[in-house]
Amino acid sequence: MEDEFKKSMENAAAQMRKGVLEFAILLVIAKRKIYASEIISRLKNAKLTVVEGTIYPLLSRLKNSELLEYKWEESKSGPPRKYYSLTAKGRQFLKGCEEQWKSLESAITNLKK
Amino acid sequence: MEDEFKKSMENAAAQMRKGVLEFAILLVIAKRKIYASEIISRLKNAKLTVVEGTIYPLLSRLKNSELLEYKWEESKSGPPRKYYSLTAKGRQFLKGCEEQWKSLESAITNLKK
DNA sequence: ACCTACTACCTTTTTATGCAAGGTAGTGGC
DNA sequence: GCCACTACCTTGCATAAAAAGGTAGTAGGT
Repeated sequence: MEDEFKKSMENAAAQMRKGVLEFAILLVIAKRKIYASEIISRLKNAKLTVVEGTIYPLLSRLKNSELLEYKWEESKSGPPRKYYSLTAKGRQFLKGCEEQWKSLESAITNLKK
Repeated sequence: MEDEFKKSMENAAAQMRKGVLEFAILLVIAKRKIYASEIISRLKNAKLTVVEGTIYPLLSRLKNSELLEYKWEESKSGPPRKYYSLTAKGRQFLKGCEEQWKSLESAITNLKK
């Protein structure tokens, strides 16, 4: 199994992850208010690696679209944190994502048979 | 439901589709040899819209990575067609994609609960 | 009081790639 | 000989993920 193959494989995997990144982040935030670094480790646990350079611009985008809002909160140990939560619009958006996800799952299922 | 919201929603949907595009194309080709225009309509039926400007470069890339090969065949009505099929490497790659897909599905399931 | 370590935030630059639009060419019907 | 149709392919633009580097608040040790 040469290098090129592994590279392509890793790339394809990355592509798939990218596609659901936004959805995944919204899912995490939907459960409870949470700050960026925490989201990163939460997603890492779920085998969805995200790095800082990806998540900060993405959170800003979502906030600008008014899907998210945040509140600064102090930490017992370290600098203050931006806790994100969904707006009403965000919850609606998340619903849309869930539908899209279902539709994608069934599309793939159909293509297999 | 303003315009911006719809735009974001459509964008998120597009992102998800993108992520599985390569996988979907390989799935289609795996079933039988097929040519580009046919792939497009097959995917359209499965609610995965792809356009020419997307698929041709992608097929070339896959071919350069030796995951695909093709054979010219004449058509009864119209110009000749490039029929694509998977190489051995391509079949292996597809297996990898299927695993990745499963892992993504379970990641999302986990994030929900 | 200062240095180091740690956490958390954010920005800049590069690179990949999907898509819109436009272009070429073979076939067949009128 | 022209038009319509199918099929191939390329160019240029816009988006967005990721790598790398930067700022700043807190805490603990000496």
